[in-house]
Amino acid sequence: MSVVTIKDVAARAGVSPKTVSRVINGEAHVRPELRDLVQKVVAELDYRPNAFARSLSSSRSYLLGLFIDDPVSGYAADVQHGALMGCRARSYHLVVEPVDLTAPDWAGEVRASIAALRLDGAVVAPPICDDAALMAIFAEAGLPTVLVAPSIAPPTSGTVRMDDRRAAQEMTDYLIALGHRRIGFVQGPLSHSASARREEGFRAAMAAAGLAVDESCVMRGDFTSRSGMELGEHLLALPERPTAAFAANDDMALGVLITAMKLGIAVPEQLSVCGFDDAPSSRAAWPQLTTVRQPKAEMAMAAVDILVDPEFRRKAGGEGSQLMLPHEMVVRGSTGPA
Amino acid sequence: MSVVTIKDVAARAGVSPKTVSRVINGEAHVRPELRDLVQKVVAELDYRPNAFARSLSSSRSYLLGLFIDDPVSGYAADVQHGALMGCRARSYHLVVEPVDLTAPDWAGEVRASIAALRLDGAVVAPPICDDAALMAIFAEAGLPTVLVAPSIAPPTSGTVRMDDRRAAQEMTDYLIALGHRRIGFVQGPLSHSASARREEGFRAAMAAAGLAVDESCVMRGDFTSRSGMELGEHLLALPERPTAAFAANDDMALGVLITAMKLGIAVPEQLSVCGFDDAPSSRAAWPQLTTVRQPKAEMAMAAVDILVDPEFRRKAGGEGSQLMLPHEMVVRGSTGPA
DNA sequence: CCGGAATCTGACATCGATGTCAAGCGGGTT
DNA sequence: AACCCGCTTGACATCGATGTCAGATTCCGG
Repeated sequence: MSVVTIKDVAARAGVSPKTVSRVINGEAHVRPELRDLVQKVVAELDYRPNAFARSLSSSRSYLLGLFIDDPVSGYAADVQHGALMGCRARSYHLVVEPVDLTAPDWAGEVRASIAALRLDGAVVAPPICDDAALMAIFAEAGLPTVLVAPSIAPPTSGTVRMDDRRAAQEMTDYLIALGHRRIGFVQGPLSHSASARREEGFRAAMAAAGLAVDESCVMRGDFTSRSGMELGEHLLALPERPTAAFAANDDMALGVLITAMKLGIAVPEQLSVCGFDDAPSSRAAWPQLTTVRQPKAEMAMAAVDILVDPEFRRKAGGEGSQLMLPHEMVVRGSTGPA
Repeated sequence: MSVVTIKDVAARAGVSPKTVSRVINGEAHVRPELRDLVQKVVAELDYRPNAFARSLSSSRSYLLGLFIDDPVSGYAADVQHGALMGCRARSYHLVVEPVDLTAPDWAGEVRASIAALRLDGAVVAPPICDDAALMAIFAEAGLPTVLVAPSIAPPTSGTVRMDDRRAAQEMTDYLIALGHRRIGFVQGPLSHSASARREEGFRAAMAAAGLAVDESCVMRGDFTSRSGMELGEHLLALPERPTAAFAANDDMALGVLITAMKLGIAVPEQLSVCGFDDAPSSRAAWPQLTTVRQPKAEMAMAAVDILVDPEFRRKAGGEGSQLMLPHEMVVRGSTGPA
């Protein structure tokens, strides 16, 4: 028997296992001297409660699931990182479950995970947090769920988001303040509703400044840098070339940047470019991209808090907590005066 | 009681729980009719064994740990993806544990995870798979461990790697075949031993072709794109400019690419550039980077197989399995004839 | 037709924790 | 003095599966 059990601790401290359990879980009603004694013995023996036994008897698993579409994307990595930090801070563990909505039996696999692991909660990342069928599975299983940056907010789940609209508005205000009047906008795919909100913000800022949006300067991409490059070619070939381009995500902004470079258009002297997300690639480019930092890790961490910490949840607004986290403009080299 | 237990199944099938357990775990010595009957009932009731109860009594956790330094990097994401796929295929689950070797009590946290979760095995990603102290913790805990792409191979662990040296050699051969004679090489940091092997391969290929390596064309970077840019400036300012640059990773290659673009040097017409890793960014650039695909996901998946599947392990060479997986050259737009 | 081996099957203990509940104890009330 | 109450503490059952072991059944050769 190499592992230390609660009985060992109890025996050595001269108390019952139950008392040790009380100390471990920070329950009330233990005399301070006993508490200290037990804690000392726990430290001495380097005792670690067996999570399985604990889960079995308490029907809490101390496990959260992170449900994610494409665990390879940089976005997912940030979300996961935040969730991990949140779990660690609260002695929970994180089980990552990839969900491929195009796989034949994805629903069965999700159900299997939930049932086998008795998860205490689920953090769901975009874009699958917008899938109704998936949400139905969680609801049916009675699994507390928090969505990260969803486009819609089902009443059964908590959500943690940022204000895409306002962020885009701020970015546009910034471009206008730099003296730009003719600003191109590269939209994201229709399926991605946050990108629609970014466009709203752009248009709102333009309107507020009394500037007309030239619709020939607004084009739809698909979030890839390739689409940014192609649209950039159109944009920069326009008879009246815009002096700034705002893309709904960083990859597309990068595409525009590359095209500008190929065409010999100096950034930011002749063209300002900005993106959205603060993806890692926005820093690898030259000049580095001005963008909006999306608090991905922070959102995931808050999601964990909502799931795990009743008090936090109460503060955040009860069961269907709707939390909005602040974003941040990141001004780097790709934008300058008109 | 909404969840189905093994007793429910047993009752409905008219057998003992133990027999159900036998069927579930595919043990021998169950009459075929009974087996079929039980399986039918399991399907009907949609019974899922409780992983905790199972772990508690069998002292297997059906859980693997993925120990990783920086869960945000693209490299980590690929490794994780592979591990996840491997686990899924074998009905294991994956717990991701970030390890920050600079944190004050990282060792304690690792120990806590191992003890609490009773992990069945550990997959360790670079660069922390080269940390002796960490490996010692695993050894001490008796935890079967497989390292992904380590630079050294401790006898107590399995390893899954690729042949960095040979891959670099092939890439260099390719450049030589394109007619390049003067080739710059951007080394990785000293701490990263795989990068040393890449340099060996480069030199071996040059030597085999009877070409001298001009040491002024060999410089050391730190794997960031910024260092690639800076070294690129030196490289391209050389009196006798090389016609090709080979960087030990993609980010640095990207830096060289950007510098070339800034200096108005056409790629690949005037300069061929190639990297190593097939990082996501290698595709976002323009022209897209010629590189070596490192089978990151495959390595992780094989690591899981080694841990979980005794048969696979036997085939791969027993306890200290040393598996070498094939790489692949990815020729894209950044390389061309000299 | 018998003995022994091989094959099935289930009763029961067990894994390591927590939930329940009741008993012990001291202090304040009437 | 009797009583009630709240704080402490531990005995015991329990969570849901698997390990052990022994009893029951079948199979086979002699």
